[in-house]
Amino acid sequence: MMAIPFQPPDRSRDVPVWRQIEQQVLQQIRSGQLRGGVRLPSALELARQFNVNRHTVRRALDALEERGVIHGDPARGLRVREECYDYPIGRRTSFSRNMHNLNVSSGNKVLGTALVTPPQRVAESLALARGEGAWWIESSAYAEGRVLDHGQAWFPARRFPRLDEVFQRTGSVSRTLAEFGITDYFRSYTRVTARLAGPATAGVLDQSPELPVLEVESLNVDGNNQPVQYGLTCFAAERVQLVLSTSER
Amino acid sequence: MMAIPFQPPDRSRDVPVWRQIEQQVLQQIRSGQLRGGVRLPSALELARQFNVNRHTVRRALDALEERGVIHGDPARGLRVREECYDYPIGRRTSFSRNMHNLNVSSGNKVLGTALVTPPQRVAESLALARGEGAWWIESSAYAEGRVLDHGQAWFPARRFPRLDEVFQRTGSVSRTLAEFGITDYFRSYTRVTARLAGPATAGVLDQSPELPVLEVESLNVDGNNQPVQYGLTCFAAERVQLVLSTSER
DNA sequence: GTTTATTTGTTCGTATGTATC
DNA sequence: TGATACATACGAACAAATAAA
Repeated sequence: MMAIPFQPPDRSRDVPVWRQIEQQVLQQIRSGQLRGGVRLPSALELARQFNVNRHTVRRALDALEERGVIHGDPARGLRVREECYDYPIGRRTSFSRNMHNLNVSSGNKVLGTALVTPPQRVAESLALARGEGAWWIESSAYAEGRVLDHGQAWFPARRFPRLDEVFQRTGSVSRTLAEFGITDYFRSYTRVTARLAGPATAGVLDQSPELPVLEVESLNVDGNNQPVQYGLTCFAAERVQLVLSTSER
Repeated sequence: MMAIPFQPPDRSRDVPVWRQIEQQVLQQIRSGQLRGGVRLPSALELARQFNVNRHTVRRALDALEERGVIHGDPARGLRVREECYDYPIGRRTSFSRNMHNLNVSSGNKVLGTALVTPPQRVAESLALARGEGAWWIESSAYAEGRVLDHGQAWFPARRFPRLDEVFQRTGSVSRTLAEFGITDYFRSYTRVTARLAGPATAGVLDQSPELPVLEVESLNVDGNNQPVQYGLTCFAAERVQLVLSTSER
């Protein structure tokens, strides 16, 4: 645990000691000195650093927890809460558009592509004939250096020849489909479940396998209601929050 | 009974053999190879396929039964439990309407009511003045004998006098609001996150604290866009799947 | 598997300064 | 002036949960 340069509160000031502590810790978090997920020193240790009673530091921590900035579990310590990215899901959900709206440094990395015969459930959703092929794209998305999701997507191979190359070049679903003449597409259905990450997903998402992920199954269709993409995306639940927009259509 | 391609567990790995078996069976179920209601091979047959002792297989099956994935009756064999309930979320989400659509034996149990000063986040969402009171209702919903969710809801107390009694009598949000003259209400926003259940939620949901829950934060407003209900609902992730309807409005 | 130590979160009690009636 | 209420800060102790030895 690196020492954090906290300053002893000024007791002559009018503002209460616990508020000064709250401000200092918040400052460290907001300035990026304390990043999301990082463990704070124990309440007792903080009390020593600030040279106050444990209760006084507790009061500050309570205020921060109330504001949703930190989170404490008995015996597990205090952690800075991962700031959640709001990930809107609506009729025209698009990751690159979402990330662009967030106005942060974001990216999309293609982990692999292949021409496969998809699992039954995928084939049904894409309305593929039995044994018909599909492009399979595995990717992960980043924002500010942190992995947000691990996605798999299937596209009908017959309709989109050499889609893998296009996707490698463009790095986005919307731009890829645009090159095939699909300027707009819509979300047909979205299913959300939660499960434990497990070793495989945890490795990609850089999180504990014992922590949950949000698994989103989705189907995008073109203007003629023809399925163009089946997606299965796992979001790191600590870092992403799904926001369902019901106004959009 | 079709033969299922189970692989013998890897004894050199760090993860226990029974967990590997649990994972393989779960994988088959999740991937759709084993659908809801299908009968599993007998424990003895599974032991032969995995080349392990019958007790090892039983340990894995016990774990799966604990998670509610499979269900065993003496002398009737093991069956894969019916898949998750689809819980639609849209502009006019209503639990009782959802459950009615499922056409199953369902219910809503009021666990407690109180007049409280809500947490900051709730107060802001409900547009309450500082220190203004709200009715707090804690409830849980059932279907076919299984707990599906654990919900908390807050209602502005000033606007809804003695709402607790009405809710106790009607047992539903929509019917309660109807008695106050609100015949229709809309979903303002919905946020979905996942977290581990923890001991408290696990107790109500009758699931393991180490398994995830889907936490849905929602705000309902009336026709004049005035907030009428703030909700925080935890769904047992193994038993419920959220379906986001984007067409409705 | 058991025990020990650590950490959070809670409930008492005490004292002090400040604003208000 | 006196009485009262309130917010702040400190002290001691305990329960529950977890991590480490």
